[in-house]
Parts: sequence; C-alpha cells; structure tokens
Amino acid sequence: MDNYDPKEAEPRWQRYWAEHGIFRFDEDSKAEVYSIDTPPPTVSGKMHLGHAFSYAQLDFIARYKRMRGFNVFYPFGTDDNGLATDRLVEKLKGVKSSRMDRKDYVSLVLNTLQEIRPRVIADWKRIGMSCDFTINYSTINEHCQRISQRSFIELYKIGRAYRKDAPTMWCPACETAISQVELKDAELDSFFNDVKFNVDGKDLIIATTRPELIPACVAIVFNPEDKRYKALLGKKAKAPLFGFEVSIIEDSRVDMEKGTGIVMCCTFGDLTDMEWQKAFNLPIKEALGKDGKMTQMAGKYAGLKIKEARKAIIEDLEKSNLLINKRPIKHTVNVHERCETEIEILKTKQWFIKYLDLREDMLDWGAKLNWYPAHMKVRYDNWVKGLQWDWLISRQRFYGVPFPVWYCNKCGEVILAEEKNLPIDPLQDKPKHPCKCGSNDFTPEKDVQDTWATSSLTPQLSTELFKNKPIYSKLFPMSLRPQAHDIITFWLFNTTVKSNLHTGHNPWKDVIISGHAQDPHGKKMSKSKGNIIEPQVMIDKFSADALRFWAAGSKLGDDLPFQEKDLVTGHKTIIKLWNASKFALMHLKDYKHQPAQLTIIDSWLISKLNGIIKEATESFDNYEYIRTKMLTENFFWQDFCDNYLEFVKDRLYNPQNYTSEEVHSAQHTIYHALLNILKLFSPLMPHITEEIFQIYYADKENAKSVHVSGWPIFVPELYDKRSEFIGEQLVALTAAVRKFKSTSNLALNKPLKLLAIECDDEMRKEFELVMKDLKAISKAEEIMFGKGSIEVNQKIKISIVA
RNA sequence: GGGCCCGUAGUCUAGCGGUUAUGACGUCGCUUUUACACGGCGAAGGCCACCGGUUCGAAUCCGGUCGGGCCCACCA
Repeated sequence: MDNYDPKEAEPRWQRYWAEHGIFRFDEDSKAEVYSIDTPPPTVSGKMHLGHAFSYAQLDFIARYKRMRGFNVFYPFGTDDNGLATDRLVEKLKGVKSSRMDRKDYVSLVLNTLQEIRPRVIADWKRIGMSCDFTINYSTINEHCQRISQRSFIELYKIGRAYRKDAPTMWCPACETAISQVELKDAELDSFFNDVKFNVDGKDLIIATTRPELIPACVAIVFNPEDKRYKALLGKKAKAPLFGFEVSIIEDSRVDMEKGTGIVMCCTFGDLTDMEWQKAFNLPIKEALGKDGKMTQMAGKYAGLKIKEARKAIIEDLEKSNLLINKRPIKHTVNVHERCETEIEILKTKQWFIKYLDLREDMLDWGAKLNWYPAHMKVRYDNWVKGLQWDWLISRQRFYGVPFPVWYCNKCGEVILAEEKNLPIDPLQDKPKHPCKCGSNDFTPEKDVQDTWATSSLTPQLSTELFKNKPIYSKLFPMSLRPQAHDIITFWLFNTTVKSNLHTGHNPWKDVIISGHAQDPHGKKMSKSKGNIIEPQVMIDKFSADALRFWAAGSKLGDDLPFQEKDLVTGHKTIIKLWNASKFALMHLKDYKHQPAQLTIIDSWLISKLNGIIKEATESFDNYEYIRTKMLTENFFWQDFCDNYLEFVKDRLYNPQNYTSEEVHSAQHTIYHALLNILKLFSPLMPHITEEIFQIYYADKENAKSVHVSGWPIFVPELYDKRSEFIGEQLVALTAAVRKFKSTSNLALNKPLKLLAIECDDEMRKEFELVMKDLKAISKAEEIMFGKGSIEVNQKIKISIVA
C-alpha cells in the first residue's frame, strides 16, 4: 500500500460502481423497497455548493438504507423544463424566444439540453451519488409529457382545472403569467408623486408611485373615518392630463396615514385595486399591454414602456403645473424571482387548478407526513394559510409541456386529447373526432404548462418507469422526499396537492429537509456578492469524500457555513484512515479468519465498538447522520488509533513474547474493528472506505463492494462491562503516564525505570490480569504496587521513576 | 406586522433536565517513536446572548428582552 490519491481513486471507484451495477435497483428482489423521490436538478448550469451539501446528505441516507438491506429505488432525473431553462438557452445562444419561430426555438432548446445535460450530471456523479443512473427521466421527455398531460386531463375531468379570463400576475419581461410562488420581494427606490385631480374646480391632491396608470384610473377612494374627505363622497374627480371623470367612493382599506390619505384605484395597480374592482364592480381600463407597453387607452403615451411612460407623464404633469411634489421613497414591490422584473396585474385568459377550497385538506395532508426536522412543517402550514390565488398553470411561452387541449371554433367547447394518444402537441396534432356540435374546426391551445405542473409529479415520473412491472405497487407511495427548505412551498407543496388530487393519498411517508450552504461568515452565497464557492474546485483541491465529510457536519435542516478547514479535517481523516489501515492490514497478513478467545483489552474495544454501532444505527434511522459521523470519528481516532493500536503494538511486533491465542485475539479484534469502522464511515466517505475494503476485505467478506456488504450489527452478547471498565482504567493510566512524559519533556517511547500503582486490592487483581499489556503500554521496566503521588482518577494514583 | 429557526472558547460545531460542557480548526509548550509530523502528548481559552420563572438540580423546560437568519404579509 503506497499513498492514497483520491484524484485517481475516486473516479476509478465511481466507474467500478457503474460497471458492476452496485447501485442497480433490483426489480425482482424480495427485499423491502426504500424508494427515494430524488430531486431532479435543473440543467441550468453547474452544480453549486448548496446542491453538493444537500445531495450529499441525501446520499448518506441512501447508502445507509442500502447497507441495511433495503432494495433502494434511487432514480436520477433532470428538470429541463421551465423558465430557468428558457432563460439559460436564450443567454447561451443569444436569442429571444418571442422573436423566433416556435418550432425552431423548441428544437434549439432541446438540442442545447443534449449538449449540456451530460456535463451537469457528471457533477453529481463526481460527489459520489449512489443513484441508479439507469433509472432516469427528463421533465421534458415524452414519458414525462405523457404523465403531465394525463394529470391535466384528470384534473379537468374532476372539475379541478378551469380556464378563466381573470386578473393574473404578469411578468412583462418574460411576457408570461406567473404564479404566487414565483414572486420575490425587492426594495426599490421610487417617488411618491403628489398629483392634482380636480373636483368641482378645486384641487384634490393624490399621492401615487405610478402616475403612468392615471389613464387606467377608475375611482378615487378614501377611508370612511377620514373627515377631510367626507364631503367628497359621491362626487366626481377629473383626472389630470386626461380629463375624464371618475367616482369618489369610500372604503376602509384605505390607509389614512399614507400619502395624502386618498388614493386612486387603477386597473390594476395592485391587489387592493383588484379587490375594489370586484367590490364596487368598477370598470376595467387596460392601459398596459402584455408586452409591458402602454395601450391605446394611454392616448399619446401608447407604445411607451412602463418606465418611459412614467417619465413622460411626470414631465407633462410638471409642465402643466399638475405635479406639486415629488418625494423619493423606498418601497417593497413584488418582482419575478427569475428576472427581478416588477410584476403587473393583467387581465388574461389562463388555466388554473382550483384548490383554494382545499386548505383544510392540505393541512391534513401535511400533518400526515413525517417531517425531519419536525419544525419544517410549519412552513408548509403557513404557506397553505396564506394562499390567495388558485394555482395558475398556464404560461405564455413556446417551450414547455403543451396543454392537450383544443377549442371548438363553432361552439367554444374544450376538446381534450385522449389518454392513449398522449403526449400530443395541439399545434401539430388534431383531435381524432369532430366536436359534439359536429364542427371540425379547432383552435389549438398555444400556452404551455408551468414547469411545476410537471415537476410536482416526480414520484409518478420515476416510479411509472416500472408501471407494468410487479414491483410497481411497492414503489408508490414513496418512502422519502429529500429537499432543501427553500422550495417547500413550490415543490413539496405542489407534489402533495397533485398526489392527493390524483390518488387520494400522500406521495411519500418521510420528508427530510436540508438547510443551505453558506459562505464562511454565515451569509447566503450569491453571484452578486461574489462569495460563491464552487464544489468542483473543492473536489479538485481535496476530494469528494472530504466535501461529503463537511456536509455531514451539521444537523439535518440546519444551514452550515462553508469552512475550508472542515475539508482539511475531512482530508486528514481520510489519510488517517488510510495509514491506520496500512498498519492494521500489515499485521493481518497471516490472520486466519476464525473465532478468537478475546483478551481483556481486545474485549474492551469490541464491546465499546458494539455500543457505537447501536447508537450509530439508531441515529441514522432518525436521519441524524451527524451523530453517526461523530461517534465513528471519535471511536476511530481516539479509541482505535490513539489507544488500542498503541496498546497492541508490542503484541504485534513481538509475538514471540505472547501466546498464539493472544496474538490471534489482537488480529481478530483489528480485523473486526477496522471492518466495522469502514462500514460505519462508508455512507459518508464512500471512496476511501471502498478502496480499503477492496484491498483486503472484499474476498473474505464475499462482497462486491463495501456499500453492499451489510451494515454492522449490534450484538448484545458482545457487551462486556468488566472489560470496558478495565479498559477505561488502562486508558486513564496511560494518559497519566503520557502526561508525565510530556510535562517532563520526555519522548513518549522513552522507557521508564519504575511505575508504582496505588489502588485497592480489587483493582489490583484486575491490573494483574493485564500486567503484560500494562508493561508494554507504559514501557516500564518494572511495575509494582505501592504509594502513588500522581492522581489518575478517584481509584488510582501512580508514581514514576524515569 | 405575523410565523419559524438559531445565539455554546478567536472560528465552526455536538449536547436539549443530572459527572469535570463534545469534537475540530487556530494559539502555545513538548515530542521526529518501524501506520501516520496531514502524526502523538499536554496546556491555555467558556458567567453555554441577557433577564426572570419552574425544579433538589437548567446550556437543556417556560416567559420576556436583545442580536442574527429564513419564510409570509403589506406594497396607493
């Protein structure tokens, strides 16, 4: 055994696992299935550190379950759908989809995906993901389109999908409707403009941040409590510049403190405007178009973009002496999370999933999931309680899963595709039958479905790859949904909703929510802050195992600041494991794999290890991989290396001074201790453990990989309290001797002339049983029982003559 | 404004009712011993954020205060 080089070894083992199908899902196995709804990463760039962090944590669990003997269903899909992909391709290829032919654009996207997808998947393979990569899906492929379209048809048939011309949130940059979950807050600089309206020839000052919406003004509203404006009720106000008149009404939603306490209601400045429109049945004046430009309604400002129009109107107001004040303010507005454009509310025809009536059920569904950590459920509950819109699923884009829908031009009937023909593209395909009214003249739906309408089906997307096989019934509902906390309201929520609407039950049993990787100061990493840490660079510098070691260093659900020193620690652990194995295996060359009569200190180690196995297993069952990590790490480094291996060195180097049983006992102990350490570490650091396992253990344990060699088993009979007690006394005594040498500036291997031990008779009997070991450990030429001056613990004192 | 999480040595982290508060990095001293100096041994370093309460006993449970993070709401 030379040196261990992870750069060479890690890819080698990854290839070995793939070639030998180590992580292959066995559809014929009788073993209990553990199915994982692996998050399909978006193919929009490289894997970032947050991915490495949370996917590594998932992989710990998957590898553990596999070693526990479960038939692990662990697919790997990619999410190639949605605006993120759209924007990436537009950027990479320098195109704008809306200016391209639809067909050309879609094939450009699909081709680009082919180019970049393997590179993205390679990043995941590099961190040692133990997925069965042969079970894969892409959220834009035929299989997924079929399931996604089928889902829509089913929802339509049970009355959950509906189409409506209604105000919806709109991104003028992406030129599509978006849903509540895609919103983000942004604090922006703006101006409060005090504008002169006119009532009965008198000025009425109204403050607005959006003067460009004056042409869309449909009413003036004040608070009924507000004495200042009481007299205006029922009167008409004349709009500046435009000259039309609107009614003055009262409503308690007006904040008297804000601006001048009186507000113009427009179509549609914000949600409150929408509410007023409904409540007072106000007219709808669409001054803003889907392209983010002003319409004919805006008169001379028609064709200008929002901000241009705002500037022009303000200039004109100033010229006409209609603007009396312009105060800079900071205000928070809703922006589209993908492009940070301020959203607008426009009246458009869209498809929705009706679910606002299901809030109580949704809370029920959430309560039935096993949440790890438990408090993450609160985020789900809060989201459900705050829902205000039905789920808007149509997007005015070219790329995506089409709606399997046509509209009859004669009677307006919605025509659905038949399930057996899915997937279809209504722009290419035609309905197989005429409409009920007899017409054969149809308009295809040209909108596409929101990406979440498809990715909310991942449990079906992966398990239905086995739809016609006997194993299918064991795959769904799935055992586990792993994901990060930022998308509880998107992915987890939507998936729960769809599964319950379709099947009447939850898509999974357990949910594990991981935290975020942060920069070294505990701040969120972002490109704009320039504090991005690339996992690829860290793997190059250290290793995938070291990166995983870092990821194992926080509790599930907790955010973890990235500290390069943690990778150094991981790296050192790998090297230590390698060196300790080098030593151990050197002394196991002539080991005969047979039962042994353990000596007391050997029994101490085995008994202690047995306890570690028990705790590590319980921890892993609760997804507390960090506890497993710490227990194993401490046992390996302190008990095994620093103490045990030092204790047995004399037995191994000078076997002639011991009986063959004693030597065999040491070898037997080392064999089992190291084997179990490798197994305990293997989910966290799969490569180094595999390397060592293959060098020595694979044949003897008759396993093709440490990862399928079985998890260590807790054996109650291996508990040996008495040996543990004596072992602990030896450890304490050794520590005292080492401290003496250290503080006396002596080398640790410097022999001592005399070691005197003061203890009671009972302890003395125990020590006499391990006298040989004691002599070897302390390197004392003579050991006697007598007066001691250095306190070891409450029971023991020692004296030393160097 | 509402909700949730978190405040433990210089830094990161474990513990979540009962020994002397875990481990790592860093610092300092000793130690180049045939697995490993990417090692070993030792030392210094903590009012476990603060204030109250419950308890025989609180880092741990409860209430409040302050600080940090995240989510949601508000957005004229």
